[in-house]
Amino acid sequence: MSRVSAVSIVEAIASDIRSRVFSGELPALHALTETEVASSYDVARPTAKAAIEKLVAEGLLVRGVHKTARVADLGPESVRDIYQARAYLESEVLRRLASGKAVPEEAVRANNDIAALKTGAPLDVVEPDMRFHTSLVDALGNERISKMYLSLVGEVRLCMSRVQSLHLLDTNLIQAEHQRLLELIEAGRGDDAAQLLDEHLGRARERLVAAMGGEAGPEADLTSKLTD
Amino acid sequence: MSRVSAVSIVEAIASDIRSRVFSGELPALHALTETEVASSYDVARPTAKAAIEKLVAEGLLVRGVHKTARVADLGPESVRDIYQARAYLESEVLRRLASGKAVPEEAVRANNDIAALKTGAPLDVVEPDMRFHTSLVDALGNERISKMYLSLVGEVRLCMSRVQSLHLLDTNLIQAEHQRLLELIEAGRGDDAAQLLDEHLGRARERLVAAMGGEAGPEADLTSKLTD
DNA sequence: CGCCCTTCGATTGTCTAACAAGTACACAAG
DNA sequence: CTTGTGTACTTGTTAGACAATCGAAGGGCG
Repeated sequence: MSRVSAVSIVEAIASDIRSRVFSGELPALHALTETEVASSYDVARPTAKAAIEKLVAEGLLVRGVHKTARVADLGPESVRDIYQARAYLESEVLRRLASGKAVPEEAVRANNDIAALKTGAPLDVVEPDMRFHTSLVDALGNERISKMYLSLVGEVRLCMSRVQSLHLLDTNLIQAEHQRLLELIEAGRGDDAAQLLDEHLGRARERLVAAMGGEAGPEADLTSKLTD
Repeated sequence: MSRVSAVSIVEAIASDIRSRVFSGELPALHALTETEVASSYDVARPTAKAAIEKLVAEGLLVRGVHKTARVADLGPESVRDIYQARAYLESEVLRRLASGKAVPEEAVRANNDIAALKTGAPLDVVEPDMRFHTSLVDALGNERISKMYLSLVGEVRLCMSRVQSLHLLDTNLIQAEHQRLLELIEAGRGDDAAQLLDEHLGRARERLVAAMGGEAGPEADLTSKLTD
């Protein structure tokens, strides 16, 4: 019986389940029955139902009609879809930022944090990395775009919770590419920044796909994939 | 007592309320209490509650804690946010389509439909216009991007329901700019297409803002009149 | 006379209990 | 081995109820 209380019981339960999914405590395809959730949090079934439906709307859980909700099982095609969507959004963000030569301070800070951590724990890079990308998007100041990106970030974290060995990318390489992106923004070279980001995300995407057991797609060839 | 039955009662009620909001039958700030919805559709209150919460999640309704749900009142800043988000998304879409010189057939059809309607009813242009833009986004084949755009379209339609006199837009002008966009895609000139779209949406945005009582920005009359 | 405080109605958040309907799995029959 | 059936589990929906909270109306006091 976990105790949670915040602004709303439903939100508190949803938040707790969300973190348990991200931490990997609830593996993919794990079933989440309404009565089970209700009893484990000591609430009524409708409350548990609301929390589950909230997470289903976020994409963390999936369920069909009259079927138990399960932790989403994101296959390689989903990973590609998510990272492609990220690329679409962030490419345009970089162009707009570059056209104003606006380098977000928070992004600089986040990348410095990446450079600072010399620990071998591969998981520690995820948080500042996400903060870097999120701060770029937020710098646009568009409420809806930020919200959209937030939902993508949630799914990205869900992907990563499935891969224990996150030694997919070298920390130094990540930090260097981020630095380059910031420089391109400052130089007003939006097109180059967008292209670099495409490679940056494309590489991460295919590494992640491979780590998840999916057939490692033909590495990049970013120009031919747009209608596919 | 309206009769609705489809796949899910909640979804059916939400869908009906949605269309009533779009049609303007439910004006901005109109209150929608749970009991009121429940009795009008002859369902239990939790069912009505679920439908309302679904629409709140979509952004069509707004409500604070312990406050009755109301039809969203989108002010000028919200309209700008929405149209800016559209511009960000669609700009990148156009670039990607142009890089593959892929002109979606459905977009061509939709634009032909705009050209075909010579009726004076200004409302008739909304549907094919939305279909034009949506088909461009859908042509990317990215599930999440399409879903994001769909939610934006919903809010755009909500904006339009607030403006009775949709005579802001000249049908011929819209059709001509759409045609030009398609030509630029076919020519592979992504940057030019993105820029034209920015102007296209920017003017529409400021015209809509002005029609809603806000103060139009400088983009309102760059060349000639049109609204999207 | 006007302002602050209290009170009250209305509305939402949540609970308990229950029934109906659908799915999934096992088990038996052909 | 396939097919059909049946039972248990789960979800969809309803009803009624109580507590918490918000908004507004009304009374007390400066």
